[in-house]
Amino acid sequence: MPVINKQKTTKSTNQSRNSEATRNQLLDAAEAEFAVTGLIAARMEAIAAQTGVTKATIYYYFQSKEELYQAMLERCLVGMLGLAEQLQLDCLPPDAALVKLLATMLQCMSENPHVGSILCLEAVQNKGKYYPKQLGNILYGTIIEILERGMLSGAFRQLEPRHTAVNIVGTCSFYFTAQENLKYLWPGKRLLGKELLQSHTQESIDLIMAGVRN
Amino acid sequence: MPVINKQKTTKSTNQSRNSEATRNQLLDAAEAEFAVTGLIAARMEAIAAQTGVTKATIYYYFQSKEELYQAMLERCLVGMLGLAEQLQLDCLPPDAALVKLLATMLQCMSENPHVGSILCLEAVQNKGKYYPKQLGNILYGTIIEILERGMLSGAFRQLEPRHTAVNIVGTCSFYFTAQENLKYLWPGKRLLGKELLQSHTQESIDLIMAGVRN
DNA sequence: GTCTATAACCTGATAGAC
DNA sequence: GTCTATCAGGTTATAGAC
Repeated sequence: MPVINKQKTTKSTNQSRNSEATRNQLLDAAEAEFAVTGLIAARMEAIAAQTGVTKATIYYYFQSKEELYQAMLERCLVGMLGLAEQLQLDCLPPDAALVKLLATMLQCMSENPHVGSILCLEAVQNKGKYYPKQLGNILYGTIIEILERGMLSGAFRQLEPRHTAVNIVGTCSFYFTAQENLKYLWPGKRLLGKELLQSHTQESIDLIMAGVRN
Repeated sequence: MPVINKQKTTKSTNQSRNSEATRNQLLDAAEAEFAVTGLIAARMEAIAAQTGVTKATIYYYFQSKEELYQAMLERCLVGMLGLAEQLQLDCLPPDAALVKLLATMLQCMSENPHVGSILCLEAVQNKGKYYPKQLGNILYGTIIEILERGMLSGAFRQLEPRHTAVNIVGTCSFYFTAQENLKYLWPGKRLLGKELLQSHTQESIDLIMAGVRN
């Protein structure tokens, strides 16, 4: 069992070229690749090349393409979820809570445009097979809670919370997921540039808030 | 040149197994396949099998996988565009025009859920390379016109028409594109069933109309 | 028009050297 | 840990029979 020898605590540094870093770089490259192609069409060769290693190295860290995909998906969504908890939305009145959540979701999508594509591809290609429903329930649950609080307090009109939550997430993600089809609407401008991003954020929040308020 | 012999006009019927029908069946099967996998990951074998022919037959009708994809995409979007013109939205006041357009888009998406996935995959995978921008401009142009008319007449509040148009299309497509990720929100119910579809349509129209009205 | 057979290539995954 | 080399299987596309 020479494996034990490799993990001696006395020399935790210098495991050749740093195991943890390589693993993360592989997940970064996998995220970029899977976000464009989806699981089936992704090429292990491309992920390896972008990381600067060979295919065989990937299989040292992950058992299969499928496992790499699942690890990437989990890391990607766990980050998203940290948001909802950090925001402390329960302490805010429903109106302010929804504005804050919308702003955060839009910022999150703009900082990591992969996330929208990955979820979209997961739904379309894999029929949600690898989608962690628990994570989805937390995201939508947060929105639904705010909407129900708002209806009770009279701040929001009477609406069906689940359908409205879906429409809210849709509004927050479409601009980023479909950006390559939308770029013709703003010739010469960058959809993720400061100017367009700022006005899109404002317009989206205004539309949703006007849509739910009483 | 025995080819000429095969095309004699005296017997225009019975070209073995009807050329036009096979072509359309191939486009149907291609639509179903491309809508799930996208261009790269689609398998010609699968399209052939679903049509009941062999791969070689596809290459008799289409020069390449890419050409089949483009033909599928065009047929798919031209159908969408026929809608906007048939609706005669210019004759209606902006409020009624937008409601009618929303209802039509949502119905179109529910009758052919492929359309949302195909456009999404085209954006994400191919970066809009094959997306006919002309068609996109017409769809978004129609919405933008209604919004501008509404702002002038005072029916709608002051908003940025392009961003709002994008958000409207996003709202109309997300439920259908991401349905496989959303199904956990309604356990035991079919997202495309009559009940959920009807309430989703109503809620979406209400949200958007409340969002744009003055 | 549609088939069978095959060419030429690409991809996931493994074995074994270093 | 990372590499080279390789296998087995699958893919697009074409050639030629019927």
